[in-house]
Amino acid sequence: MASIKDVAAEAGVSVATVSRVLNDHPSVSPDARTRVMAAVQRLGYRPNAVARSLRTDQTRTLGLVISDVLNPYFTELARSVEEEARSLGYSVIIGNADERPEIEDHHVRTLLDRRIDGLLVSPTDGGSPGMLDAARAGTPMVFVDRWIAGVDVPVVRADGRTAVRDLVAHLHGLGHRRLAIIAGPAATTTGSERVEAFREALAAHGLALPDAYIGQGDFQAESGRRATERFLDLAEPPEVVFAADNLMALGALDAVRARGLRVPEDIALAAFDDIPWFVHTDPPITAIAQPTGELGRAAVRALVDRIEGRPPQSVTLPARLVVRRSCGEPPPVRTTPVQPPPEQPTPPEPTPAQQSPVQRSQS
Amino acid sequence: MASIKDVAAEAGVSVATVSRVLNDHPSVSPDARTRVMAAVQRLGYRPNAVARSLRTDQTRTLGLVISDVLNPYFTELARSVEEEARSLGYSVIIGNADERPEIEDHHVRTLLDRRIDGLLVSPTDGGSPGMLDAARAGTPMVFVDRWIAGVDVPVVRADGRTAVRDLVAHLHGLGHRRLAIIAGPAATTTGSERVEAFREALAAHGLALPDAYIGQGDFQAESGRRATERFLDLAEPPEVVFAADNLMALGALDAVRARGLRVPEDIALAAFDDIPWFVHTDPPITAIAQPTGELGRAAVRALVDRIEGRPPQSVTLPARLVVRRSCGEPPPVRTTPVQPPPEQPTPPEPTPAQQSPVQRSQS
DNA sequence: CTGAAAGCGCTTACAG
DNA sequence: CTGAAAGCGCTTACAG
Repeated sequence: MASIKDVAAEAGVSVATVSRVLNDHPSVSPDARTRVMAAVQRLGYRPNAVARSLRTDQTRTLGLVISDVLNPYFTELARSVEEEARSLGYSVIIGNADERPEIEDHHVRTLLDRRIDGLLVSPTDGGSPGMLDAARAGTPMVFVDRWIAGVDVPVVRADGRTAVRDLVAHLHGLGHRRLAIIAGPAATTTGSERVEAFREALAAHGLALPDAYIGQGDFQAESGRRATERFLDLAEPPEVVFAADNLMALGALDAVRARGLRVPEDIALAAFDDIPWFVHTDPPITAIAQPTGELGRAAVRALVDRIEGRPPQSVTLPARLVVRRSCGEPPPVRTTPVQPPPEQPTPPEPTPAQQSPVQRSQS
Repeated sequence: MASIKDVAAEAGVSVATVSRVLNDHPSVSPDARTRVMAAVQRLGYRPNAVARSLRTDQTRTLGLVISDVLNPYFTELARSVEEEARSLGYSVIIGNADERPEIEDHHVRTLLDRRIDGLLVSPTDGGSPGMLDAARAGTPMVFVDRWIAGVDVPVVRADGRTAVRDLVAHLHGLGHRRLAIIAGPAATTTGSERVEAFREALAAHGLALPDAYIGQGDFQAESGRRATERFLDLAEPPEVVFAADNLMALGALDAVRARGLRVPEDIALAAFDDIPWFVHTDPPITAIAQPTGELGRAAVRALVDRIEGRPPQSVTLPARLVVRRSCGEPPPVRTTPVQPPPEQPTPPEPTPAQQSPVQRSQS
């Protein structure tokens, strides 16, 4: 592979001049520039990013450590992160922790060894030692979705409190009184927060959240299945199961189905994190949707601000309830046009008539 | 951040000795080793991978360029690739092309600039110029899932021919005679191959595949929706729609539903690529399942063989049909045990009694 | 505007 | 077994 020396020789200039041309340094004669460009062309030269990084001490690379790539929520997050990073001239290396702190640790260390310019983390259960060390050592870092209390790092996340309140109001309105939740790991903020929001919303309706109605999950499908089985074995099973993420909802659905029960007739189901498939499950699933793409983009902007010396900003965006049929609501009345209506973009701001936070699904 | 010089000073040895200790070079005295390890500990020293890469001309990093991360098939592929790579001591950088050759090109160039040791590619439509150049230039490369004809690169993929034949037999047995397919981009191998396999399988039953029954898709949901609408507008619409990937099946489902039609009563649906959600869609969807994890692992092994100087092997693994209810089959008879049966691992080899290639879904 | 030279943090023949 | 030194491919003050 051609190096900068080869280009210099080919163009009849020094490597310094080649470097200046490549980096758009102003003091280069037009003639030198032309010859260098031509040499670059002829040789198909591409600068060695490894050498450049060693010299400049920056890699223009961001690390993204997420808890589970197989979760569609994180996949979408990863995608928007990469897109925004690319538009700002950064690459991103994704590390998938699979909800396991040791693997999170492995990725954080590897990423740091590669001298990435900054780290975006959605910490697993409690966070791994290496990740905590990095934060303390002052590595440019931003938490997305989940965060660790007491660690001084900007956080970009969705606030589901209002949406959970809307969900509980919806459930209560449908006559449900025994509501259960499948929580994520208590040590993750999204694990505990969603339970707390749920508990508070219940309290507002005079309902309690007994311990037996709190299933302990780990954000994976299998744990949703087990928690649901336990609920169904109760002397007084809940009327509703609210899964704190979409994979545990999948597991819950498996469990309900394995018992030969029906949703929502025998038991209602709702989930945190909306995904395209929820429109087509049997029945369509009521879910709380996060502004995932915007979260990813805001996180990258905060991190790049931090890296480039601007003050980074924590961001909290609202999640919203999307009502479907899995909680017992009759299907929304709809006409069936022969031609589907043209795509209608969501209006940027709700008009007064649309202020209800409860948004009805299009489907 | 501490460098090797700091460690050397702290341990009272030369940087050469530190390097030898770090790389497990045999000729180091026990005493020197001990002092170096202690210094490393005290300083929290981690070798700079960028510097090491520049010096050794290897990054122990693999690039993976996939056509669409949001597609669960590719997400799973990416995950297994990363796992296998990690176990072999490599990191992987994922580039998401979003089915667009320009973006594929961007990622290939960026990855090459970073001097990754090898490239795993699932080429978009026809492949991008940069990717083709890299292949010709002798960059260690392996194609996964899709490949480009005439490019001398090992291919790791699933063969769906048998499964498609099983699918058509299944459909024919259910009485369907007008079968349509939503194809992927003709320039992708998976796009054209699946159509050809389908056509051949139909021919074996004396059925034709008229042009009007070939929808042109791009592996994205929206294209599945449009193709399905076109089918439904036909004077004689098909009885079955077979989508060449899971996202187009989602779109097809959207379209069918928007017309107020039912699956499978009004139209049957099947998909290439099985995903966990297909168990819970309304109705559960009959699909062709690829051995995705094994594909990812085999691809990494082939690439690492190539990188480390061993002869890489192309691998073709069979896909298999998973029958559910979306094509009109009555739900399989099942008892509903109060306790779910214990997890049963799939036997490694089919016994004679199980040789039927058609596998019935567990659900 | 240009080039010679130093140096980023490592590894590795080479000499001892 | 150990260290001094060269060199990987760049960038960038410094001198001219």
